[in-house]
Amino acid sequence: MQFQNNKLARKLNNEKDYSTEQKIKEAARTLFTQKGFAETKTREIAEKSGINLALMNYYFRSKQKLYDIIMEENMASFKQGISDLFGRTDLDAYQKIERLANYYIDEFIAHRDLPMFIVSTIYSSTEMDFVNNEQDMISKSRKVFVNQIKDLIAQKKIKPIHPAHVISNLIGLIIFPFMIGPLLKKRAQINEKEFVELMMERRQLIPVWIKSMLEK
Amino acid sequence: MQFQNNKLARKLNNEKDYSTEQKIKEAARTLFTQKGFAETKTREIAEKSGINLALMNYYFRSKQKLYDIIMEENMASFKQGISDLFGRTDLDAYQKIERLANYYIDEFIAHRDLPMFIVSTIYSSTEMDFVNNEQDMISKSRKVFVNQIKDLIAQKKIKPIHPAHVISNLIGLIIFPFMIGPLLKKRAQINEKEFVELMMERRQLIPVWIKSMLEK
DNA sequence: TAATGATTTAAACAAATGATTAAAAAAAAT
DNA sequence: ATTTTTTTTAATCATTTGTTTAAATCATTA
Repeated sequence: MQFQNNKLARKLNNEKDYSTEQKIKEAARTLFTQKGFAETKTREIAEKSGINLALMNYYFRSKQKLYDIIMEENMASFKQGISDLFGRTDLDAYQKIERLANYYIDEFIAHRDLPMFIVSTIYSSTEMDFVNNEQDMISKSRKVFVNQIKDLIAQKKIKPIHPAHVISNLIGLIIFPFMIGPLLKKRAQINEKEFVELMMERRQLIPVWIKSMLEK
Repeated sequence: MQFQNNKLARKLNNEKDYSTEQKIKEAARTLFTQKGFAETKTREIAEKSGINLALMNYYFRSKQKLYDIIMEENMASFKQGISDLFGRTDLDAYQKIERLANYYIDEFIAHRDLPMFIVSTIYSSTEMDFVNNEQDMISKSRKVFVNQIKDLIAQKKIKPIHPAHVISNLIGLIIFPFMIGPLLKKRAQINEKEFVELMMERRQLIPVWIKSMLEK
């Protein structure tokens, strides 16, 4: 890839690199997350990013490679967030829940189609990287959190409950409203501004809800 | 469609009508719900239902029409369920929550890919029939339920809360675990049997959780 | 300025895919 | 038994779509 020299040069010269490469990726990210892999056509990506069809392949070799890169980036930030937080030992379970709600609700307000993308990726992952890998970071940090829950149960501070319920409920309460956003807007007559306000409200509410679910 | 006479005859003769038409629809339903419209190929449907490619078009005119029919059926049962229940005036809000959890968890255990299908349909619906239609059944019955919530708030029996939260939480708690089923199974080392047990547990738990979220 | 390398384009190719056709086989009706 | 209708098939068509090629333009450097 000879062009990298040039790219590197630009980077070093600190030019704002809103390059063609970036434009393609941005357009592709939007389309892929909105419509999935198969439904997104290469010509669509080209049109949306205002470039020629062949350029996409010049930069990314193929549609599949482009998709992989984007998905990898999307997932990386998502995974990192959870992993970093859940793995910490200086925070108790409630503090983690609180931070998780805050972090991801902000994240999802900013990137509105991430939720659907993440969930459908998880859903359709059979042998996928995201779910595999026994000894990866996220598995380890997950265990730290689960043990904190188990401890609370052992200390009779909360009701006995399968940790899978806690995690399902927590992630579900955070992510699900974004997935039925269109429905809320039409059905419940909520406009964009109100929707964001409701989501901001949830940053506070979710920890409280989880708490009242867990405690006796 | 001349074959309808024949079909009708069979129906009247009470023959079990596991016809080609049905086989195509079943195969298509599975594929469409699992992989979406674009990713499902007509030849795949044909192969899975053990019929010739041309038959699909003979019965359903086009892939799109077949998809529409299946989606319509999927949605109809989903909508009907909510509509019937929420609209009732002889049940209070809590009773409705209880029945909703029971009804749909059973439904989703039986049809495992319905949740993802429903949610992605809602998500990608802009001008869609599902969300449109001001004076339809589901809108009316939704209002009955929302008013019951508002009444409880007015009577100070529950904390003030936006009804959209209640509905998001309720539907989310029911439907979301099915969407991250694959994740739970791999991550939390839960096998199929345990997964179903957990979901059955939720039939009881969700109403309790909602209650403890709402009450002061 | 000339030359070299990077970027972009228009055009074309090949495979995949949705749909159709014409004819054969099976079933039903006469 | 014969005819008609329904069902099924193999082959083919036409379009879409991912990818490649070869050439043109632009930028950088010697």
